[in-house]
Amino acid sequence: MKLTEHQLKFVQTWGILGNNWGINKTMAQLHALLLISDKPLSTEDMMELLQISRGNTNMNVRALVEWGLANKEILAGDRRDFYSGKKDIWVVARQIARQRTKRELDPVITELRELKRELKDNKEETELLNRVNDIQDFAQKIDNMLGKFVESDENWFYKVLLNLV
Amino acid sequence: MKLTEHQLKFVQTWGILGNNWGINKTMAQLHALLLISDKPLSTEDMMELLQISRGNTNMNVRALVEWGLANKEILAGDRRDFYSGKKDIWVVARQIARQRTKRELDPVITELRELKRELKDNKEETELLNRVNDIQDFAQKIDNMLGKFVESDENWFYKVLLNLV
DNA sequence: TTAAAGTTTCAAAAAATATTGAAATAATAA
DNA sequence: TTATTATTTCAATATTTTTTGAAACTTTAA
Repeated sequence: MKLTEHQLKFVQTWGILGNNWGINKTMAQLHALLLISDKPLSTEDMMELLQISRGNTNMNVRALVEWGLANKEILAGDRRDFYSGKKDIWVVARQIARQRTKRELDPVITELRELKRELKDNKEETELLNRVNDIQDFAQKIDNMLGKFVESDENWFYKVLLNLV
Repeated sequence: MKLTEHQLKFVQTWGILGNNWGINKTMAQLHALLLISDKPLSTEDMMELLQISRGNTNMNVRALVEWGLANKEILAGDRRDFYSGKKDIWVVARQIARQRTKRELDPVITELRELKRELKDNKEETELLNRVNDIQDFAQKIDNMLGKFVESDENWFYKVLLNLV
């Protein structure tokens, strides 16, 4: 099993993009692999194609499943686990938005809310309060927008996007 | 010069958020510091407040200026450089979107375009071509949307956002 | 059962990234 | 000028993150 020159290029490009956006290289490359494979892949397949260790493959492919970007598949008469990728790029984008919002944005919003509460009694630190208010307002809007995106079906968001661009 | 408990909390929270979104901890914390300071800060001030080295401070504060998130200021009668932060959170978000699009999204779009061109002559690798098409289409839309955001003044995007959420 | 095949875990090693600090460079007051 | 103060650079160091690989665990065919 071996990747064509073009497949390799795709996997690498996707790896770089993922890496820039908070997903580690292996996870992004595994995802790329599953995106362009027309059949589910075994751990062995993925190890061979990406030249990575078993542990690394296992950990990252399970992260993909946890993020909702891949599915575990059981093939009749085969005792290995196989994995397939979610192919619809809108579904993929929604899942990523969901995970990152939950993990990275929501905790910050909570912290800011708490900080604001603490600042309420305080007549000094005006600049801080102003900034916290601005950011809270902004973060809440982004969070709401991502929420809408996450809950939307493809067409809804697509339409809004088309109006935007 | 010393941060209050609340200011410290803000700086740390912003540091974590920035860190998750592709900005290193020092750069994000310096940014937080400039956001909540009502007067420009010198290198010395920032070193002391964040307990970091001169080199680190210099490199990261200059990165902030390069990203358009801070301004260098010359104060009459003082031979040190001072720095102030852009306070408007919409301006900040726009600048970050601009930089990251240019650095991270645009190169990927270029790569995909090239890959697609190479694949055109190729009747095999259908799955790959489909995926490249989907992603290209999606990435282009995101890129356009970010472009609109970057070029917009605050009110334009704000209004659209309000319609969205 | 039990042995073979597959999966998971995680401490140690490697790789990537960020930070320090001191020397080189630049800017300005005297 | 020249001395003083400030800024920049970057090799060395520290820290963080990722990856390996082998042992422990699980599943299933015989």
